[in-house]
Amino acid sequence: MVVANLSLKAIDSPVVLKDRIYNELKSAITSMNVYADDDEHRLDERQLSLELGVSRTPVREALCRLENEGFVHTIPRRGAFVARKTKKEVLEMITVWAALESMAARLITENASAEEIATLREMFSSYDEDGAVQARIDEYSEANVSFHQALFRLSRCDLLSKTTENLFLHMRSIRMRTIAEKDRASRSIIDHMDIIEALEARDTELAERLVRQHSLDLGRHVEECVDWLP
Amino acid sequence: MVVANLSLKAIDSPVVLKDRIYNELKSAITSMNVYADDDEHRLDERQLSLELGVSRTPVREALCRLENEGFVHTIPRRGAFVARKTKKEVLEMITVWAALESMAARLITENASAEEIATLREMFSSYDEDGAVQARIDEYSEANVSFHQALFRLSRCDLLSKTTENLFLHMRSIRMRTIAEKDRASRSIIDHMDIIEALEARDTELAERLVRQHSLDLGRHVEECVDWLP
DNA sequence: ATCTGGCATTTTGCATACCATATACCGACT
DNA sequence: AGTCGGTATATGGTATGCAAAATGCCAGAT
Repeated sequence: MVVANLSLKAIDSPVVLKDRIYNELKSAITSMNVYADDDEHRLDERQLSLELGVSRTPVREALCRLENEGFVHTIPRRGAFVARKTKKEVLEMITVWAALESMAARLITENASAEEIATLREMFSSYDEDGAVQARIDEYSEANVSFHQALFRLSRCDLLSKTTENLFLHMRSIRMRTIAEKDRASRSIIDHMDIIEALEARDTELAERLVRQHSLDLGRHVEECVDWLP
Repeated sequence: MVVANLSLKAIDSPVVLKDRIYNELKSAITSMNVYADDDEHRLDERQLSLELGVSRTPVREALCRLENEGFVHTIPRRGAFVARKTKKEVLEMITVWAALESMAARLITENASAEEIATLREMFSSYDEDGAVQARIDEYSEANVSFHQALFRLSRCDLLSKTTENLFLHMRSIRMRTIAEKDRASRSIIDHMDIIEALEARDTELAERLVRQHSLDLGRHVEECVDWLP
């Protein structure tokens, strides 16, 4: 008798309640327009537990995680609120982003295969003709996000990706209030193409600088143009 | 009648139990030698709550936070363990560190005052004479940590500091197992002086490169010399 | 009319009780 | 003797109960 060697992958993800609640709340918070109105959004433990049909305990644990990640702000004995970033905090997030993504670019020039880098170019292949970006600005916005996520993925540094993941989500909330700016979008795609070319040329220093500058430009734009953040 | 204008600072830190437990556990974990022996250290909720004289609830919330920060690893229905980093994870931490600290160096060249940069130099003033570093290696190790923390402080970017804070603590655990290596220490102080000179000269690109290289050198050293991590 | 002090209500923080599941032990069977 | 299955126990996940604290309201005083 031989033992059947069914290369199975171990399943140790008995998805527990608190994790599902965490995911549920996180997607709810990140998809809501946090900065739409001026009054802060309270997260009532009991109300949430009633709506979700569970007790307060797993809700509290989910809120605890969300607080650590900066999506929720809790005041002892006062309750939990959806966190609102100040302008300073947003600018700092962009600074950290610039640091992490420029490092990702370095790593790509050193480690990624030509095929992997080529996938970056493909992401924008449908925007070749003039005006395509402006015409499909919403769709381009998605491609834009995918591009940045791909940079981290190709860096093959999980911690870089993981550290940036929440920054992405925070920035998404900010973006929701920012009107799609067509001139910035066309500038953006030029930057992206320059970045891809630097990566293809394996020019580490140039790729790093371009990526950093692309982020810092966003920071400067926020600094100058966003006046609706405290 | 005039209202007494006693410039009081608001006290909104009703330090709650879970926070104190969190701090207690965190310092306990970061000060223990996690990698001393091979068996994993279990954190029994009930035992901890008994030792601390509290119930399980706040202990669980503290463990939840520590898990988010990577100090604790919990398996559903199995319990919590002190997290042990793999070699890959340590190298990735160093990579992220390099990214963040090199950005801090950039910011210092752009924003810090000459006086602030001078404080960096003072930190090493007592190690001027030859052999001082080797003679007082433990003391120098402290100065070393202070130097890196100071870089983040002078960057005036709170998020950079905050993001790095836990990386510091994780690396401390790693350092505990690493024997103080005298030759690396003397190399280290040379690097530090070069970094300070670049900051003083406001040479953004050089400062950034030196800081990054200093970290990546540590990474390469870990890659080559540390064989006791999975 | 405004301010102050106390009471009521609401809501969090902590404790405890209960339930589900994973592990371990032990006996029976092959 | 080794393996399989069942049961017991331990432990984490969830629910609930209780008390302290904070807010809001109302009455009374100035």
